[in-house]
Amino acid sequence: MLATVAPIVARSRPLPPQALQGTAPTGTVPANVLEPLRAMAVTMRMDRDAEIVAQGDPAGYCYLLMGGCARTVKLMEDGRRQVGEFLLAGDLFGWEALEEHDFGVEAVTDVTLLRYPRSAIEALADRDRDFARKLRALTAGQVRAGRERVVLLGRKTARERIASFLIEMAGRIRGGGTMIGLPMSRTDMADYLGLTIETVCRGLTQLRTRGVIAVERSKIVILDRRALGIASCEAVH
Amino acid sequence: MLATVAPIVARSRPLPPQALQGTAPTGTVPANVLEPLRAMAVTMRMDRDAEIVAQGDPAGYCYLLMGGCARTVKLMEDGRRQVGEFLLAGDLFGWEALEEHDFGVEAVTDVTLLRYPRSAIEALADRDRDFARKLRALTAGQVRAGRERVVLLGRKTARERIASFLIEMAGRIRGGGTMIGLPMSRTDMADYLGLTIETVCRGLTQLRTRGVIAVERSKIVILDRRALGIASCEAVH
DNA sequence: CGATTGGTTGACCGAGATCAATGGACGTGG
DNA sequence: CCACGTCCATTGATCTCGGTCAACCAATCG
Repeated sequence: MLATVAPIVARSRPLPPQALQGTAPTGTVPANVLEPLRAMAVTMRMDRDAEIVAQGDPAGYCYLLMGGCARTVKLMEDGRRQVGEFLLAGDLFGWEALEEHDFGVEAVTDVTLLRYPRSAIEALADRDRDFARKLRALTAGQVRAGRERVVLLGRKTARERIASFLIEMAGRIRGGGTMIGLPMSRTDMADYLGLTIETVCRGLTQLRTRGVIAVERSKIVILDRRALGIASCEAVH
Repeated sequence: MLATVAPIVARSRPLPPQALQGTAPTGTVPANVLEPLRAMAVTMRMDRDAEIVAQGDPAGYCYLLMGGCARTVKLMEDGRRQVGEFLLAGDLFGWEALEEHDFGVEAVTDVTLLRYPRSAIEALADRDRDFARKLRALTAGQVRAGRERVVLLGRKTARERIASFLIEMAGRIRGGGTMIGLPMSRTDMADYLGLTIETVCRGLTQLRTRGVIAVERSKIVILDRRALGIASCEAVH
């Protein structure tokens, strides 16, 4: 319900093009695919931990992340939490909703995003063949990513999940070399990987003591990419 | 590679319309959405346990299940197996592939399916607005189902997974009332739920001794739908 | 500087995996 | 028609990975 925070800034216009960089595999919008809808978009800036979409919100809009990081979350009534995915710049969320958003979206860092009416996306897909094609490619990628996550959560051990996560993030966070600045907390990582925070810590520690990575708070350096790949069961891919 | 079995029968034509019934949530093709492509389709009949698509096969075709049940599987090199989804009549597989199919597909029972060139699907989506719309709805459903699976595998207990599975199958297998004729083995169930076969057995036994279900080999009767919902954490939906 | 928050480590416990045996349904051949 | 073998489901015994509970530490913030 966009309650506490959520200052909607203004109709969009400029915004530097490099804001669309970053990420890769998930639901990344190739370039300025949504450019034709710029006029329909509302730019939003949200503070860290703000709720962008509440689980169960009527699904009138979808969201394109321009900068920062967000998480999609499902909360079970007994408090168990599952992070569905992390959204980075260029990622689109919510166009596939039915009546309501089945996951909430929360800002992991301060974020900038564009909000589009879902109906506009659908209408554009109807009249713009090229856009429709890109949208199909986009969701096909989401389906594939979802399957990969099913394997991770269904069959991989805690260590393998953590190693896989680091590899995924190293690929998505463009920012030079082997250093990854993880935007999310250990709790978020744990809820993404179906683990507890303690297990995530221990897994990172183990990788560190084995010389595979260096850890300093949220900065992680991959020292031995090959070993990390082995630890993640990379051959599965 | 369609190696051992896989007798491709003939160009398609008739086939009773009720063959398209069944299932509901996943990637079900609403009705005869692919009807315009009938001429491009090849009908295949495969025996139980035949490999329809091998993991890693070049992704030239996609498949519409007409009858029977199939499973999508990912095999890790150390033998761990994950079933991605069960396909029932009306379910479409493979149009979202990239270069290769990242999951294999195997027949759970004897199956009948139609094979379409992926390029034909793409071309039809390009020229037929209505089909494109249905294809989007279809994949949106797949994305949502994938997320539900992530919650199941990431946060639910063994008992909850099993109860959720029974509810899912009760909804998908149209066949009158509360009796479910599960087409798949306990092993398949376990690999779908990220469990072992023993845990699946014990979970079913527990539900049985509590009077929630009756079990007789692959026939399962839901005696107390409400209790089953509670056991599955249904409120999450 | 305390106080709060998030990360790390240790001790212990339990859900589910592993190992092993048994049972029941079905198919084949005598 | 029955004996036997195979396959699969079920149940029991034990082990282990990861969860739980708890303490501690380091960074950030008033």
